[in-house]
Amino acid sequence: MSAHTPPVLLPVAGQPPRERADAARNRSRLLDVAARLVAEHGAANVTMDAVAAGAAVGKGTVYRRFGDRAGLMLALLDHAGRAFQEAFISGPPPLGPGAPPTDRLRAFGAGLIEHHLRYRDLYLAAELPPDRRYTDDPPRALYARHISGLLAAAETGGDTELLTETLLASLDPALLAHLRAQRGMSQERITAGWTDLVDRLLG
Amino acid sequence: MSAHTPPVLLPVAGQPPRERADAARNRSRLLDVAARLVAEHGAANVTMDAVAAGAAVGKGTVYRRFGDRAGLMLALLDHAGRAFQEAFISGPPPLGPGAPPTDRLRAFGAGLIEHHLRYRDLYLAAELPPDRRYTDDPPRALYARHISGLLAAAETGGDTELLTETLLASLDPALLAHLRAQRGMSQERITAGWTDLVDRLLG
DNA sequence: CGCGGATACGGACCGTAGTCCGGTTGTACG
DNA sequence: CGTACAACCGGACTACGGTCCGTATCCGCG
Repeated sequence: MSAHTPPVLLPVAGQPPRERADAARNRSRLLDVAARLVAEHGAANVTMDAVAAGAAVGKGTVYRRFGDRAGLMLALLDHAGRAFQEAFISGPPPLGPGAPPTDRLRAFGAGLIEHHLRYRDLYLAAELPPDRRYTDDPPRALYARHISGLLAAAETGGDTELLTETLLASLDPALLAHLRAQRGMSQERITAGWTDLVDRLLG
Repeated sequence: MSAHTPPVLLPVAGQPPRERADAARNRSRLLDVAARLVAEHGAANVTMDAVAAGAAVGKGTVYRRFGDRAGLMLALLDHAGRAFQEAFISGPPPLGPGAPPTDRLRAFGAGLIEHHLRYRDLYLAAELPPDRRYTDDPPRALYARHISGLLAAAETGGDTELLTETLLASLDPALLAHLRAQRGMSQERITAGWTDLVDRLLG
């Protein structure tokens, strides 16, 4: 060993070495183009080739940055999602901390219904294959922890983990889109249903 | 008009004219082959080409008979599903008629959990795209009517239609598969969760 | 039995998601 | 400034689902 150890050659595991400049440029170009194409043609009609071509970039680059089609759509949703996430983590009550857990849960569901319905076409296009749907979706994991925490705080009995999954399932984007579009239920009605559900389960 | 009207040239609408012999033969050949391939390689690894080739039939024939990949898988599930359907429609209580609605609902959920878990790989392979998932699945519609009827009979208040969807969502094959495989929950635990859910909602 | 039209057949064809790899470029370091 | 190597790039390629349409087959009727 020499007196001064050389700078990290194997970068600190877990701290990815920082994105190269060209890569970062391409990422944002791709996101811009994808957003534009989604706005123009609807999320369902946007192909990966079109995004690549629109950003004057090879297909491989799109996949290296975003993994797959769902990953790209999820990245598009990431920005919109952050606002909501901050709201229920650290925003004002009743969504944020400060209100009783039951009130927070009611507000959380209402907010997520709103969010999922607002971006429904993106969510439908972003849907992962069934075996990855519940594992490869960071926001979903966050929602689950949040609900789980509220349930624990509410000191309701029962299988908290399972109850969390059930509640989350009733806020699923595809289900909400169906209730709204095929069944013709208004967002108000759906939200009222959520409130009623929470009341019955925790009241 | 002559004395005796000629036989139906435009066949009675709604009564499809009966399947041609060769078509019927191909259907059953295709189902046999598909079942064998699923057993051998798992539903996820069965391609439509392989099924067609295995039945010594053109690809077009597969699609004409079953519409799409999901349709083929659903057809495979049809047989297994019928037993369960008859059981809750006209079988012995508590699953069938005769028991109080709440008991029937508990039994129905337990049965559907069992069924969905038993054939989970087929259900995952049979999953429809999000916009068709809740409309193009006859068994699901039947389940919904059944739950809805039980809720009505139980004279629980609230939005029955919405409550039905929520309950059905918690029995979704993909969700159950996740709870079982990724989360490691036993079928007993999941079933207990369903019972608890029903108790909280209707108790 | 023979005819005619509805029904079914097959497999070439298309579009899209996702993979692969030889060549290029950015960046840290001396 | 030069070098070396990891990271990145592009686009040809593969696999698969689904469509199309000219041809062959079945079957009711005379």
